[in-house]
Order: sequence, then structure tokens, then C-alpha cells
Amino acid sequence: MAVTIKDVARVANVAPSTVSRVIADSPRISEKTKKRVRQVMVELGYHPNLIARSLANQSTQTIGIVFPNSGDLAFQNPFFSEVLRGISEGLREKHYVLQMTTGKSDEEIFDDVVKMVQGKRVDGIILLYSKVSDPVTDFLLENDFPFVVIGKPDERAEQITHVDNDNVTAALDGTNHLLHLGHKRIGFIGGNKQLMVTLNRLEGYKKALIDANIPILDDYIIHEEFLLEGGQEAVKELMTLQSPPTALLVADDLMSLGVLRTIHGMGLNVPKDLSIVSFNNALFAQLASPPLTSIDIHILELGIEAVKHLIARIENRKEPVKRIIIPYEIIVRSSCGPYVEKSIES
Amino acid sequence: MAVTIKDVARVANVAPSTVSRVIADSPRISEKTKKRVRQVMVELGYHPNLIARSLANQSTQTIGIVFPNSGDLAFQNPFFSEVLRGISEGLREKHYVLQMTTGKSDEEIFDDVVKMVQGKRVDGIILLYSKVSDPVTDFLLENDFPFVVIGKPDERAEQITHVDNDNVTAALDGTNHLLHLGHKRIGFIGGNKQLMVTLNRLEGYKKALIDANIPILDDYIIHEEFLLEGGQEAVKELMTLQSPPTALLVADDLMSLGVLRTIHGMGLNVPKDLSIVSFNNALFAQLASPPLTSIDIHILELGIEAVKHLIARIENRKEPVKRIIIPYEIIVRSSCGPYVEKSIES
DNA sequence: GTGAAAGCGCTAACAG
DNA sequence: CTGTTAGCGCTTTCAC
Repeated sequence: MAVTIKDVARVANVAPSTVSRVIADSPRISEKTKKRVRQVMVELGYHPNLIARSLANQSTQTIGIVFPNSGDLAFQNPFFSEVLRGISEGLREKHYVLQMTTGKSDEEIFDDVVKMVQGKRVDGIILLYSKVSDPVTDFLLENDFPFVVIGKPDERAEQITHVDNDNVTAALDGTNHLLHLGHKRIGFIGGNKQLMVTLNRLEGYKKALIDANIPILDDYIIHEEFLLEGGQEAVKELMTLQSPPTALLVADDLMSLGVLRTIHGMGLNVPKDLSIVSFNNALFAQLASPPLTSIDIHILELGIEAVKHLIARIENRKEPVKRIIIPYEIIVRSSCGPYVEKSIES
Repeated sequence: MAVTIKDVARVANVAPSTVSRVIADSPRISEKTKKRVRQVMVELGYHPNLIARSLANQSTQTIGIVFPNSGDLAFQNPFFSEVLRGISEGLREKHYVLQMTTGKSDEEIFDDVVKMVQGKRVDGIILLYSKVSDPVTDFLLENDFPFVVIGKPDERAEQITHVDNDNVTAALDGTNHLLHLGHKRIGFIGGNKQLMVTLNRLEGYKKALIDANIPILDDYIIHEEFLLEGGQEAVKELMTLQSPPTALLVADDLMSLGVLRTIHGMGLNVPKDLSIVSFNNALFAQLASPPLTSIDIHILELGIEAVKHLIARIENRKEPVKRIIIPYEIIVRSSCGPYVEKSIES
């Protein structure tokens, strides 16, 4: 059995509570006994049992991270590594630790969250996604449990602290970038329709077209998974249309890579035959050939800010609800070209 | 305050201990009272407090994951996402949860581990790296704490359960692949020299050359970080040599991408001017242009197996130490070509 | 088959 | 400034 507070107390000739106070560096303990107790602590090799402390304290200094149900596949997308990096950074400073859900299906994830929360294993939760009518969000809200979502909540956004980009405007800007180049036949490839990012980016895309008096074609709008394969599928559909688009707004770099692959496979050229504006500016956006024009949403910041406000909320339960908007910037590379009239090929 | 075991006991007209037994599904409780108690549990919305259980049990059903000190940068390398995916999968089945270190420097990481272990927050630990004279490993060993390392431990490997690839032979095979193509001037680009993977792959590389009676040139061996930039730096050095290599064994795909970039920037062609055998077979190994011949080390399996044996060890403290070797396979793509005599260019 | 009681290791009133 | 005493919520002997 490990050395406990009692052992220290006995050896140092004080009460356990005194030792506890020394650990907390309470000002009500004389420097003299503090010194002595600390001495004994190192002598005995004492380390506090954090589980016991958590039980007494009703606080764990741990926060839970919830992944979307893309489950294992999510990890393929660098968005998650990057946001995790930001979160990790934020937590380190505050001396909190991190626990992750491992569930794959929606049900498993929900159970994971319930277990974390009811099991009192975490002090707060960060949702790495936002989707329509999410039971997890409802559960957290009903239990008045501290949480923040990365993304824009579907409902009751005014009751939920969230950190997000202005995805509508970002998509609008991205689309405008293409419009300014003369493109009129612009397609949209988005992710899962349940995800708010997808919906917001779609909205911005539509807005831009409407503003430009260009009709919105349902055929030009495709939804797939935020994965390489998703991009491949989507662009196949688009390019076999009677009148295929000459430019694309793609809601994720990984999808864009898929698009590039397929396009090249068809013997077509980017940006000559097809211009692409992508999202997220992952490492491989610049590595792709051609390097992708991509909207950098500052993923790292999303993570850092999420932690910051979650911990604020944990440490002060009446911290007001906040909405944090992280700026984006469009990184222009070589995947977009001016619109050029094409001769009709058989 | 949440509903506790006592509340359930009171309402169900039994003792708290009985409720506890019902939770554990003890055979010594009659089906009848089990039913009644369970009934009350759902009525009151009871959920066990896992922290309290942990304290009583001396077990947390949590395992800790330790990253190498590349700290935040590590996340850029898909190796970690992938191994995390495997770990996550393994844990889910066993109903364990996962906690990660957030430390950046060696010291911070060491402290994280000490806190996890002494704080009794985790039942076991997985090290996602192996390096020479690692204090973390020593600490774990001295405390006889259950842990497994992914990679080959530097010292006392016979006392440490570890899951690894046969990196020596893998590198040997990779090098032979190049030798068979007629290459004689083969360079090696590896990661941090403290890491065992680097050392093992270097060893295999050397072995292959020795077997082929080709002298080993120090100038042909470069060590950088396992990152894109690392590959760039390394190949710059190599290609400015008097007599640059015609083929490369590169210990990581991300580095290989860096190599490709630089090579292309120099107006050279892969595989015509330089053949590359890479490691890890990450998603972008196949996406690169040209697609990379890469040694797939089955990262997912590494994670799954690590969990499996760690949990076995946790649940049975005298489970023997094991060494698990995960097979590798060389995936041939288009980054290697036959050696061709070159005219001397100025 | 079930209950009473002690204990896991720490914190936090309440005394003094 | 320090000690005494209850808990935190659960598990687990030991009785009956």
C-alpha cells in the first residue's frame, strides 16, 4: 500500500488535516511546520491520491472530449489531431487532464458521455462537433453540466458556450473568390448533412450565388463523408452531369484530395478544367498538386479557446454563456484559375 | 446532489450493501430483490459514482497514454492518430477509458506520468515511443506498474511487455528492394537518434549494405525530426554531396513527402533521378506523386495489441512479460526505379 | 440471502 | 495555528 496522508502525519507529529493544509499551501499553517511536513513528505515519498481527493472535493481536474460518430474514421482527418493539439495545450497550462470517448456509434458515444458525467469522472466536456438534434447536447444541457461545443449548436445556441468560425461568411467569401474569377457553374461538396459546419458552409455558398443572381442547382450540391473517398464519389457525380461545374467549393481538404485524384484520373487538369476552393488548410493542402487554395479556420485556436472557456465555466458556475468566433483566412494557392469558355467535347 | 446508493437502498427497503451487490450482479442476491432494486435504480435515475468506486476498489478502468516529447508536433504525424485509433478500439471492448499526457517537454511528461501513477488515476500505461535511457520507463519499472511500450525498449527489454515491428528486418528488406534494382549509392534518412525505431531501421539498412559488400558512408546517413521539414533538410544535404545517392530509405512517410518536395523543387524526378522506399504507409503515401513505395507496419494493430496485453497484465499481475511482433509488408508503388548510369552533369 | 460496519485517502467544517 | 470529527459514495468482510 502506498504512503498516505496519515503516514506523513504520524511521522511529522501532526494531524492529517494539517498535512492536507500543507498540500493546499494554506496560509493558516506556520512556515515552520510546513517545512517539517514537506520534509517528511519527500522522505516518505508521499504523493497525494488524486482519486481520494476527487471524491472529497467533488472535482477531478479532468475534462472529457467527445468525438463525432465517424468514430474511428474521424482520426483520419487531421482536423481532429489539430484540435486535440490545441486542447492539449490549453489543458496543460491549467493542469487539467484529458479523457476521450472511445465509442463508435451514436449510442456508444452517448453512453460514454453519460458515464463520464454521472460517474463524475470529468468536470466538463468539449464536443468536437455540432449536429442537428444531438441527444448528447440535450443531455448535457438538461443536467446543467459544464460543456462547450466546437461549432455552432443547432438549437438553443444562446444557452451554449461555443467556439466556432463564421462558416457562412467563410463559404460566401470562398464562393465569391470563384465568382470573381468568372466562374458561374460552381458546385458544392459538403460533408454529412447533419453537421452544422456542412449546413453553414452550404448556406454561405448559396448566399453568394443568390447575391450574384446565379440559380442554385440541386445537382451541383453533393454531400459525402469528410474523407478522401467522399471527395472522389462526389466529383464523379458532378463531372458526369450534362453541364458539369467549372469550379468547386469543397468543405474539407481531405475531400479535396479525393477530388484531385479523381479529376486527374479523368485526365482533367486543376485549375484549368476545374477550380477548387477548399477548407481547413491542412498540411497536405499545400502539399497537394496543385497546392490547394484553402480557407484556414485556425483549428488550433478553436481548441485552445474551447478549453479556456470551459475551464472558466467550471471554476465559476455562473460564468455567462459565450459565443467565440475564431477568424478565418483564405490562403490562395494554385487550385483556382479564371473561367475560360470551353469547346464542347463530344 | 446526485442520487446515491443510499437513496436507492432506502427506497427499495434494503441495505446499501445489497444495492452494491445488485450492481455487481452478485449471485448471492435473490432474483426477486435484484429486480426490485433495479426497478428503483431506474426510477430514481441512479448512476454509480465511478470515482467513489475507484477509491474503494483501487482500480480506475482507465489507462494512460504517453506521447513522445515531440510534444505538439507529434500530432502532425499520422502515426499517432492511427495508433490512437487502434488503442481506442481495444479499450472500447474492454470498457476501459483513456487518458493522455499533455506535457511538452521531457520533464513535463515525466511529471504527467508520475501524477497518473502515484495519483492512482490510471491502472496501466502505454508508451507510444521507445527511446534510449528513458526515465519514464525506469520509473514505471521501479514501481512495478503495469505498462507496455510500443516499440522495442532500449534496456531490460526482457522485463517489459512491448509490441513492435521487426524494424531491423523491415529496413533490411526495404534496402534490399533498392539493391535489387541495381542501386549502390543508397542514403538513409531517419528520425531522432534517441528513438529506437530510428536505430533499428538504421541497423537494418547497414546490414543490407554490408551483406551486399557496399561500404557504409556516414555522409549518406542523416537524422532529422519525423516531419515534413525534416525530410526537406535531409535531402538537401544529401543531394549536394559530391556523389549523391541514387536511392533513399526514408524512415517515415511525412519525411518522404518533404523529400519529394525538395527533389521536385530541384527539378529532379522520382523515381528517375532518385528512388525512395518509405515507412509507415500513411494515407498520403499513396496520394503522393509519385505514390510512394512504403513499408506498412500495421499501426492499427500495434495499438490494438498494446491494449490487449496491457489489460491482461492489469487483470492478472503475474501475466508473463511478452514481446509481440506485428508483421510488416512492403507496399510497392511508383517511387522506385532501376538504377541507371548518369552522364555527369557539370 | 441480507444487513451492519469499517474502510479506501482525502478535505472541510468546527473547535480550541 | 492546529487537532477532532465527519463525511465524499462505494465495496467488502463479518455476522446473522
